[in-house]
Amino acid sequence: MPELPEVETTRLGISQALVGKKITNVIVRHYQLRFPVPKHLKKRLVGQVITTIKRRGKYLLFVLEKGTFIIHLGMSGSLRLLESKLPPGKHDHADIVCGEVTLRLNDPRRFGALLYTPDAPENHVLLKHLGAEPLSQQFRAKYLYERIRHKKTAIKVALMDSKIVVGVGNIYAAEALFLARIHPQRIASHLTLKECEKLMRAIKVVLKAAILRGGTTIQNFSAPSGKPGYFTQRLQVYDRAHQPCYQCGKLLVDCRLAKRQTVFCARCQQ
DNA sequence: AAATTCTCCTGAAGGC
DNA sequence: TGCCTTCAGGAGAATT
Repeated sequence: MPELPEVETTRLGISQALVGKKITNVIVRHYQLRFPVPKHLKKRLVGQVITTIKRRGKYLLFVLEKGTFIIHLGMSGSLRLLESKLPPGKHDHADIVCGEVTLRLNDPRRFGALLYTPDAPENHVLLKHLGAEPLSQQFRAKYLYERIRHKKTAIKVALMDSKIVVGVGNIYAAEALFLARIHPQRIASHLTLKECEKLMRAIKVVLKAAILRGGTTIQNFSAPSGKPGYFTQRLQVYDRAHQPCYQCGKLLVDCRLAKRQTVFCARCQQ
């Protein structure tokens, strides 16, 4: 399931091959994704050179000479570069052909999206109200504190609200809260500035670590070099309900927050 | 206005 | 073995 690290890894992986290339064909096999694929997508894209590929939250932004092609991978989407012709398989919903190279979207659950905007992407209705990029300078303790100080929801729910901070899904919200030793059910507005500082740092650490690992999610990620005690050796809590906490040994517990499974250590997280 | 629930979809897992 | 049910999840839309 692509979260921000997976999307960033994808971006890095495809940029080299695609930036500067001209889109020569667009094949859409399934128009019914999260949002209907624009009928005129092909017409908008073909003939245009990909100037650069950026990311905003979990959106991939293909900046063209005119307008921007937007891809969201939903939760089961993936992009693959094909160097030669290959017959489409199941769930291969679209191809973006750039001469010899083809970018192919596979998305079994079809929660992804293919969009085009003629305007600046930051003005697009889906991007306009997004909160801070977690790895940016803008995302600092004061920002987080100000944005949640009136929130009555659980801190984990607030973290997953893209109007506050983008790219933090269920996995990394749980991991960051564990690293910051903050209980996921704490009321967001009750966090102190100091706790926001810890949480902000923890979010950056878990996301950066995952990007370094190439965006692995479910698999363990082995520790690269890093600040001692900060780099997680593997996912500490996500999907580990009823297993022992790696830090203290107590069995991890889980609850539902906004219908999402939330695993945490009742001893380590207060 | 903010908080909560619903919704899209398929595949995996569990129950019998 | 096989069928049925449940669940997972990103995030906008709908509802409370």
